Amino acid sequence: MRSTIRVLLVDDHAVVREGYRRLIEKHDGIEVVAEAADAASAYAAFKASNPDVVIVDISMPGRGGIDLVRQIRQLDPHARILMFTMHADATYAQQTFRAGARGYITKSSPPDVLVSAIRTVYVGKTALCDEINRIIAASRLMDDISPIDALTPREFEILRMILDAKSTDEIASAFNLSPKTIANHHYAIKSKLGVQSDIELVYLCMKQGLVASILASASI
Amino acid sequence: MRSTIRVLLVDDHAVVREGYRRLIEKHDGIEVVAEAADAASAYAAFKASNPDVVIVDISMPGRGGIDLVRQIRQLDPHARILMFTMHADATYAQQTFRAGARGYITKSSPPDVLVSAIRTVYVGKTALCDEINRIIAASRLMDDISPIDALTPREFEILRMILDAKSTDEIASAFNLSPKTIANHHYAIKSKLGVQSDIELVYLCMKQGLVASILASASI
DNA sequence: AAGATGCCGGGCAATTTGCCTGACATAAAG
DNA sequence: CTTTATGTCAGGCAAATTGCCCGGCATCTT
Repeated sequence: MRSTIRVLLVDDHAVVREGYRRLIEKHDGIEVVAEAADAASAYAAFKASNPDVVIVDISMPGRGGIDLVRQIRQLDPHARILMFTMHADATYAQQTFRAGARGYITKSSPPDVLVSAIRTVYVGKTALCDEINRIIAASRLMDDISPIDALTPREFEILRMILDAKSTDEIASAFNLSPKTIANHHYAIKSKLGVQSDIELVYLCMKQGLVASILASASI
Repeated sequence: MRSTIRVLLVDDHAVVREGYRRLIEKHDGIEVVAEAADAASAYAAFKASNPDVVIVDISMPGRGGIDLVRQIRQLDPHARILMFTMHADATYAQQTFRAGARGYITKSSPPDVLVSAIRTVYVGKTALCDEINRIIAASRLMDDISPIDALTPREFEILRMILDAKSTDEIASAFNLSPKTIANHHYAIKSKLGVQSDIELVYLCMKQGLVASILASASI
């Protein structure tokens, strides 16, 4: 008799969590044992319920999903985490894996893909959906190595908040860090990407396809 | 005996549609009669099933959800359409209502809000969630015409150079002016447009169609 | 003639940037 | 098991920029 895969769901939209749950519970052998709407409570829920697989959305208020992955992996290096997101983007996928996730599935994938990805991640293998496979392959062909890939995970998270037009202080309190640290990261990001101003930074990230999604979700 | 409210769901993510459906079907008197993943099939589904209320997500591939609203209203001026989206943005909401929708609810709202919004729209009233109410109230303070029109010609020229990622000194020597003057203009521009940072400035001008050329060169 | 408005820039305090430094932790390499 | 490299955090400090004040011109309007 096979044991049940115990899943923790992390997404800030209650409706979407309902969707995950419904899909997952249609299948035998997988069970949702906890839900969380933000990084902090997700971390607590992980410690409390110790799930086999964690499903995380990237776009969350405060510290994003990628940072949550790092946090959880720091607590438990064997945690199996599956990123489930709307961003069909090679850069996001790369950052996700660098942070320690084991899978990356877009929300536009057929529902069954999520379920099989859970099983894949559960047995310790990596899960990628077709869409991302194609995009990664395409960017490999074009030898399109973006300097953004040189950013560390922390820098990437901070870059996202910068592009979201957050102030240094807002970012600092979101991460519980000194504003000076954020300013230093900001400087490091601009250096690594070889830009002089924030405006150039925006354009670069736009060309890299990073801002398109942020623009859509930013309340400007 | 009250008749059942027949609903059409439009969202490109299958998982999210499942979420809507689950939520809605928990309640008596509302029934999901059709689903669609894109604007074209949503239009067909509307004609085929003639629902009482249509629930639409803004973010869809191809023509977005707002255009779908316009299309459906053109076919049936009495169609009751409820926008359900992740964008907490006054501009989006405004465009939605201008297109003929009767409600605008963000996905971060509590699940029950969606259900009661369906009933509200069904009886012909308008439905807005708290989040949007707050944002609209805030944006009413500045209001109306494109704030860029309030710029003086000089300010506009300087704005264009700023958006071209020129430095203060570059602009100054291009115009044979003191860098301080440019800095002062820069400040006046940001004040008039009501933005805090250069990044917000870029986004605002992008929305106003000022940065179109840069967008076009970006392969997004 | 008298405002109103646009353009130009100085002044100055407050903040931010650029670039350095070192501390600490972990990971990789020897 | 040291050594080295890398990532994260943050202080320091000079230089630059920003935010907001001001006044001086030139128009244009009434």
